[in-house]
Amino acid sequence: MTKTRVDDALVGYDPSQFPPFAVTVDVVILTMSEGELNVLLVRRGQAPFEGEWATPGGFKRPTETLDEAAKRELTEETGVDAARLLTQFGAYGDPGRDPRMNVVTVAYLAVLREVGAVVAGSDAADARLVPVTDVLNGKVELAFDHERIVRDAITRVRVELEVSGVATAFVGVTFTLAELRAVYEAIWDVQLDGANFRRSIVAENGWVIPTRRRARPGAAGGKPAELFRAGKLWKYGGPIRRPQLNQKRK
Amino acid sequence: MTKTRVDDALVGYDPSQFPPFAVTVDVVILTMSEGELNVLLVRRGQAPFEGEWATPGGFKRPTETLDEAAKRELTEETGVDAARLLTQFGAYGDPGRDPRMNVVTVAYLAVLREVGAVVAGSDAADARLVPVTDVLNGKVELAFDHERIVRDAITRVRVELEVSGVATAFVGVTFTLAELRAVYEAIWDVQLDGANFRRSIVAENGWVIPTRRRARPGAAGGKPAELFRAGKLWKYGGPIRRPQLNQKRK
DNA sequence: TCGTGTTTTAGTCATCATGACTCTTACGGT
DNA sequence: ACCGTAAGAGTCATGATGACTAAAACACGA
Repeated sequence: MTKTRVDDALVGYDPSQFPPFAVTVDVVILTMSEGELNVLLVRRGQAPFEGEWATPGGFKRPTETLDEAAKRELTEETGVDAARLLTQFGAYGDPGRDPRMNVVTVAYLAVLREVGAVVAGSDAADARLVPVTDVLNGKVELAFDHERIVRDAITRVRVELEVSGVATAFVGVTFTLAELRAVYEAIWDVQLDGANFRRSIVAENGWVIPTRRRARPGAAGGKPAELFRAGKLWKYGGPIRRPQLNQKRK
Repeated sequence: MTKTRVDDALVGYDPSQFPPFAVTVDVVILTMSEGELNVLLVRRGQAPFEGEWATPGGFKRPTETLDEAAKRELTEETGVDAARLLTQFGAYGDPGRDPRMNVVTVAYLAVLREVGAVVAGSDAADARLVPVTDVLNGKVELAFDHERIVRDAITRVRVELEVSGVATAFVGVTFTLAELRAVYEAIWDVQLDGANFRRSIVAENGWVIPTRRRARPGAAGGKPAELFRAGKLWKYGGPIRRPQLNQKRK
């Protein structure tokens, strides 16, 4: 039995008497490109961390919500006004994470079908898509604590893929099951059997909607794949589960 | 193909030129009591929202991380220095959520085995455990946007129960499987078959460790239940899955 | 035009997890 | 001693899944 003592001193303080923080939002923009999971990064044009890569972000305005700030940043950075998935996944406030002052940032995950050509503005030295593997293995170093933020974003999207079935957010308006399967394989870093994948996906009624059309086969030939379009998103429990680690690889 | 424009203007601003926010942490402390899921609330002793119930919380200090702030608040409020689960689950920064100034709060979920007697301090008018159902159905109204925060915490613990198997954090050092099952049933609001529950739990090797001892049956009699103690926590995939909605109830 | 290789898609089979259920064991209470 | 109750072992049917085979439908080169 633990005695509980309520430290009331902290309940009624005047907030204006407390040390101020700057509050920012950072958006980890993920997209598929050439079969790989990529993250959109900008190269900083100013100190601190000048010349280093960072996730796009900016300051929250007092008149907007955190979600609105993230949505605004996403639009400003990419021109896209609505991602299929824009989810808050963490807040970061370690002392010294910004050398200038106390900054707490709220991180969002955005999933885009296609980012297209990335152009750098006047203040950012550069902007481009970077394979997430390059970030995870340290090949590309990020400013501030953005590597940790990106790492957490990957973890989040892996879970999100299973519980909400957000995979269709990565592909085009119409897509083949092979394209969709590539999303799962890239994000989960697994190999999925095409036949079993189709069985699971089609079994979930309403998640993908068959169109009458078929895709043209690639240069290697093959039977033309059926084209689908995205149906409803899941609230809980996606169409397929993440394979456990004990499965064999052929 | 979407043209991407990087709005560089936001990359290099001086943080000190931006409107200051107060940053707080709020801790949603959950515990089982009398077969119900309860949340620890304090009654505010000062304006705004004087006399209303709120989750315990306080201001983040510039010298500590967000996690440390949450841990400190938890200790100050309950005297417990380490919960089995202390997880950040959301940040809240809607304009006007605190009428005094701009406040962004980072919310944490804490799970305790036993809170014990709750005593109110000098500044808080009261402090007590409230069944979460009373919060969810609006029977108990909360200050600020704390109802939303508590609601999100419930959602989080429901998921956490499945993916990390955190159920043992709610029970004592040793426990019967009936007690553990009651945790799942209360949080998921489902009925689980005792025999099947045991089969699933024991099948996961190392999650619960049998002691040699047995519990005394309750007043109603019955076979004495085996006593277990908690084994390792899961990183991904708990011992049992949340039942789907299409299952039959008898 | 005719194979050959490739990809999609249908189908089979064994295995395993799970819900529903029955029955035995071991206690408290009368 | 008897009955009610709860724990826990065991059975059965079902459904999901991994592994695999085979047919269908295309591109391409010979």
